[in-house]
Amino acid sequence: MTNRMARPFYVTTPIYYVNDVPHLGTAYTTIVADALRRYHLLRGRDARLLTGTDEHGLKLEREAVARNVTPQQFVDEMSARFREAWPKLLVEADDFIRTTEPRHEKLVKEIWETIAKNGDLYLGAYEDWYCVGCESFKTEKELLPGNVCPLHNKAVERVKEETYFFKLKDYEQKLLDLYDARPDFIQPESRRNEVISFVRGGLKDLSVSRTSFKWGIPVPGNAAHIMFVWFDALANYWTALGDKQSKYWEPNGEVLHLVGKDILRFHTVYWPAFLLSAGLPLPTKVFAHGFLTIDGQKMGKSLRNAVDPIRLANTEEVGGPDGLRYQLLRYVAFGQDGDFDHKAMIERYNADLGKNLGNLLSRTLGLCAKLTSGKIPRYTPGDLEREFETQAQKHIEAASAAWEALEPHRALEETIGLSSLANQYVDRAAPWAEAKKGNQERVDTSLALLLDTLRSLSVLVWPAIPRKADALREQLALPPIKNVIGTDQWPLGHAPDRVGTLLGAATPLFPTVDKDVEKALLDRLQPKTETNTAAPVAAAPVADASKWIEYDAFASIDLRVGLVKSAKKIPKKDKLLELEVDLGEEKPRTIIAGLALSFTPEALAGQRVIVVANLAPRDFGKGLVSHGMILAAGPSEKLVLATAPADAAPGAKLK
RNA sequence: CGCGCGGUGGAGCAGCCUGGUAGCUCGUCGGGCUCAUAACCCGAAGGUCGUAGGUUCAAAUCCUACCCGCGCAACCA
Repeated sequence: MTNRMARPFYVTTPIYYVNDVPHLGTAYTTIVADALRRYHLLRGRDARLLTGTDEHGLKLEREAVARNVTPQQFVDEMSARFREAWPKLLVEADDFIRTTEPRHEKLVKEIWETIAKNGDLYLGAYEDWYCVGCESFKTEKELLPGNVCPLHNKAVERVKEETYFFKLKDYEQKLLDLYDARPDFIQPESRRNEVISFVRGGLKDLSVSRTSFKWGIPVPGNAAHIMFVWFDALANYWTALGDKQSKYWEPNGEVLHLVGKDILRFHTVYWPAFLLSAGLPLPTKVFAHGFLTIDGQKMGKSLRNAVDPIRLANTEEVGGPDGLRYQLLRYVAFGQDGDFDHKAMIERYNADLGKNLGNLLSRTLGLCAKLTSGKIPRYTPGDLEREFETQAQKHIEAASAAWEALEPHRALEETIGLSSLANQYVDRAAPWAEAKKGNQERVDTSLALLLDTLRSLSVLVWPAIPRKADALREQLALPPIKNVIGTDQWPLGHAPDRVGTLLGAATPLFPTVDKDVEKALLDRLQPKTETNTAAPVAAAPVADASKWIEYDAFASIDLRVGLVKSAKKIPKKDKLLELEVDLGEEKPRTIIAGLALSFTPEALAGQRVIVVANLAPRDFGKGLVSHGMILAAGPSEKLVLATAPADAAPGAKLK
């Protein structure tokens, strides 16, 4: 253990793709990384946190064009949003890497050249079906019989693109050996098994360059090729260190990559293979955490934007940034999927931070003001105190073990457990009663112990809630936490006494939220979703003038009366129905419609509906292609069909 | 046979890898205290740990099968 403490600790978040903005998911990863960094700093380690942004690729190039700016302007602007977001969440990154920086590009090229020199790259051709309409490659199983693109109903072409391949196949066994030799390289265990079975299933050489776009790092010696974005991006963990590599990377430093479960494969298969090929040391561990839902709902794009972590961090009623960090760290089992629930957030804030820790501070300082002239009294422990100290030490040790094991939720459970223990102790020691009996030594002793426990707590909570931890310390007349490399500050016993020190002013650290405030907060913070919209078929506000379309745009929509000939459920798709609709054409069209929550197939047969007849075909996978859209109004479980009278002929055009 | 996740007292969740008194928050009921943020402390009720088998002296925990929810299947951590 002592050896390990002497090693630098290097923790990384993924670099975030700047096509999106910071949201609760990215905030979660980054907060965990920061909490770990802070924990290790407390233990006296040289802990370093890296985050950053991933800024290359076709998608960004197109996005920039669409906005009429250069790719560089676009990524500059987007990257800044991430860089500015993290401090607001009390995240202190030691470095922020951008893949468009020269320091990154230079070292990525070096890695590429080394890998090339070692014979693991070769020029080949990527060949597959290509749909000109989609401007993308299609795999066989995406195509309709006869090699027809389901979206454009056109035959696809066989296209070859020159590309560099990385000899990933050669690393199959080496990777399996690695997983075997280092069982905790991939965590949690279930993820490790997933990766092992993937690799056992066989690896194919990996295409690592593209010629179809420009926004990226050119391949050394062949500028027609741009590096595959993942090759470029993964290297950031290494390139960001620059001349500090020997200090922070293996074998001298402990390297921890925190990733979401969706990008596990890149980090545990491709990245180690690249490093092995380049003859570089591997990271120590890759930990995949789960995904969050919000109020039980999947975090889709709109919900992601509705729940802004910065806005939550600005909500001082529930603790501001500290409060948000606490919720995420304490109530999401790290490694598993979790839920962020607004109502529960308030409940937990009240229970843990307000009524438990906050109230402990408040009552302790209140007693000191009355019974010890607001000063730290002398400690003369008796049996009650000795028992308390034994119990307290168990919580403190369990908390540190949990942080070491990457279990912040348990670490904080133990931390709050210590606060609970102290609240119990107050009742047993009952200093107010001892005061009445004139037993000042007991009064002094119990308050001295409580003050010291609060001091320990201020350290224990610091990784999670640094700003509040320092505010707590201020009330205890203690300086803010300061990291000193080489000095372990974890509370390991009764503190040096500071008898006679005048305590700070007592102000509620975590004022509890009452029912009225709770309601106001929920109204303000909870995203408005379809389900809590009051009127089920309420009219959407008519678009404002700037959104009006010209008549031509409307005329281009071909609306027709369709007669539903038949309808059937689609296995495993409980929202969808497959309809055969007569539009007066040679044969009925197949239309896939999301009507199943509102209608049984029987109810639809024979209905005359309104169909968008010239909507581009849409592929639902498994050969299910929809050739049109049925008009209906309302939320998906309470739809009302747009219908036509019985004398309307199938195929009649609406205008 | 598409992939993944989950099914633990009224609600929401840990625990499962490293089998051995079922833990946390909220809620309910009763009591205590009065220092404190209408707070805190004590006690109680309430669980066949999805079902069925298996391994074991011992299974929520390991193995097998099944049932039931949910998410994903355009690079969303």
